Amino acid sequence: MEKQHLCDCDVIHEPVVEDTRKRMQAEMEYTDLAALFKMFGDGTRVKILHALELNEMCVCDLAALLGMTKSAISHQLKALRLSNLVKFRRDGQVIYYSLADDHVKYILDIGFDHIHHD
Amino acid sequence: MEKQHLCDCDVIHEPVVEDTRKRMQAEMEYTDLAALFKMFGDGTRVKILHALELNEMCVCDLAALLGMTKSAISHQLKALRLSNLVKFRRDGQVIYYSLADDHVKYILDIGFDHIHHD
DNA sequence: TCGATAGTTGAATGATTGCTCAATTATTGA
DNA sequence: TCAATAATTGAGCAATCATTCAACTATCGA
Repeated sequence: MEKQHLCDCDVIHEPVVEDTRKRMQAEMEYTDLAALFKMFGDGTRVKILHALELNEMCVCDLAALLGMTKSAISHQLKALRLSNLVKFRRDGQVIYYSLADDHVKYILDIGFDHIHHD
Repeated sequence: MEKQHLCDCDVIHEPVVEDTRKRMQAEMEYTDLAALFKMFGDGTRVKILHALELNEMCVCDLAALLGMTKSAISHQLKALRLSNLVKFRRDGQVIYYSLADDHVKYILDIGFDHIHHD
């Protein structure tokens, strides 16, 4: 008879599980980590990020580059802004977006490394 | 009157857009990159990956560690397997999972770096 | 050969998410 | 002050996704 409720098993290797539990991070660390990687986990956003690594651009530029509406781009830029992955400066009506810091580039680079080396 | 259809704008900086377009990767690269990061973009999966960085473990161990059902863990392990992020070995009834390679660890590490340095 | 346990699988469901559409804000130039 | 353009916003919708549940396969020991 299975409990099929939360943990439904006899733990097989309790010492290993306990060792792992002690060395793992707090719950919030994984929430934050997942939220970070989630931003890179969408084709549109990852294209925006890579494009902004190459050149500072406005919403119109990105929309033209990716063949999407300004609205769609703007929604994604908002998500990237809230995650502190892009920064922007206003010059008149135009808002120029660029990567928030080099860390974003490092993450993209290590991702490209992985998919090419596999 | 807006067209609001594919690209709905006068491109403001055509030379920049063209330069960016030339230097960007093929569509598939971004699809693959997004698929990779998507695996890290879920709390359960990122916990599994970090746990497996610390110790090789079976489905039961992971279920006990994370307080989830074997089924839920198994579904996520399948996704991680299909993405070549984890490998496994069978010993009798027990299947031991571990990280596929050090690249996975590097990606986790750079992610932790980012959320701590911000 | 059979019972017990580890693990997988597929359908179903509720939650999340990316884009569209229409309306709105912000800024500039006339 | 007003028309035009850049950008943002929120509601709505279709697609994706994480988990549950129940049934199934695989392996071992007796």
